[in-house]
Amino acid sequence: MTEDDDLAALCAGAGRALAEAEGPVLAEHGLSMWQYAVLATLAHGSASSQLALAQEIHYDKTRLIALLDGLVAEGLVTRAPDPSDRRARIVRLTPAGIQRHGAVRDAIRVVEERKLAGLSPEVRRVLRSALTHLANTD
Amino acid sequence: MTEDDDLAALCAGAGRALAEAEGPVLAEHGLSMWQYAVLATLAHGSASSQLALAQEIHYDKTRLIALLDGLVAEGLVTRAPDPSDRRARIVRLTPAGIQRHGAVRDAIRVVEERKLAGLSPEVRRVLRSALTHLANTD
DNA sequence: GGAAACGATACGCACATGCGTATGATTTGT
DNA sequence: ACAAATCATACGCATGTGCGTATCGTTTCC
Repeated sequence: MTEDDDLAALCAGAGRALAEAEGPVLAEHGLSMWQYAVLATLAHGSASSQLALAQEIHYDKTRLIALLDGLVAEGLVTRAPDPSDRRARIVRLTPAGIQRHGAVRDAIRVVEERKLAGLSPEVRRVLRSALTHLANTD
Repeated sequence: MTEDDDLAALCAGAGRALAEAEGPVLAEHGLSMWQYAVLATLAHGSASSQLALAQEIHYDKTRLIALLDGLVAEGLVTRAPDPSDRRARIVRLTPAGIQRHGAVRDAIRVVEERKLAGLSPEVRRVLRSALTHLANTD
């Protein structure tokens, strides 16, 4: 796959390589890829309700419940009733969750740095920008 | 996910967006993503044996059999005994397979072109190059 | 020439995934 | 006030996926 495949194949290849590299790091910190996705999304602060959270990380909403249960059991997040809409629960990182996310994020950055070795800062910037464009274009 | 997520998340997002865009095109041509991956790999000529083919597209080798069965039934590929190793079967594109692959590849390029709209040729080149680097760096 | 490795194939298992559906509590529209 | 929509949650199902394992024919190595 060194050649001019379609972009989807290239993205899949790069994504798989990165996921494989990051997998052991996540495992060391006792998190699954999906659990980390939840922590990262919460840390960023964009999603509040569980439905929004599921959509943001593209995870099945019926399975998010068990995923959150696990994170709650580990004391990384809390599920509090939303005062303005008592149907909804607000999911929030606990201090422990913030700390755990920070540690894992840093460890992941080290791995990424290793994978990116040889690419100039300018290339990295273009890469991120182009990927973001692809992900958000209709 | 417009921000500085980890690269894996960015690749996943871009890959998913591309796959979603390409899905309908593949469906129109009566091919699944995996079937297209087989055709593309064979068209490129890199893999010959079924085991190598499975590894190249990262598909389960025990499921590749049924996948190939479908393609053979449609007359797109053939499974011929390898004269130099009678354990192995050489999988080859038929003329119909070559034609079908070409048609789908062209249709996919149109879709990619639409997704890439707004990115300069230079950016596209850097993107492909960087993704290839990521996919092939250990 | 016999043992070990190998390729294709088959089968089963555990698990993940996506989808539909249901229900209870709550909000919203009229 | 009543109907419809919404959110979290639960359950089940069909399918996809990876993994181990077995068999059969064939090749390789000693």
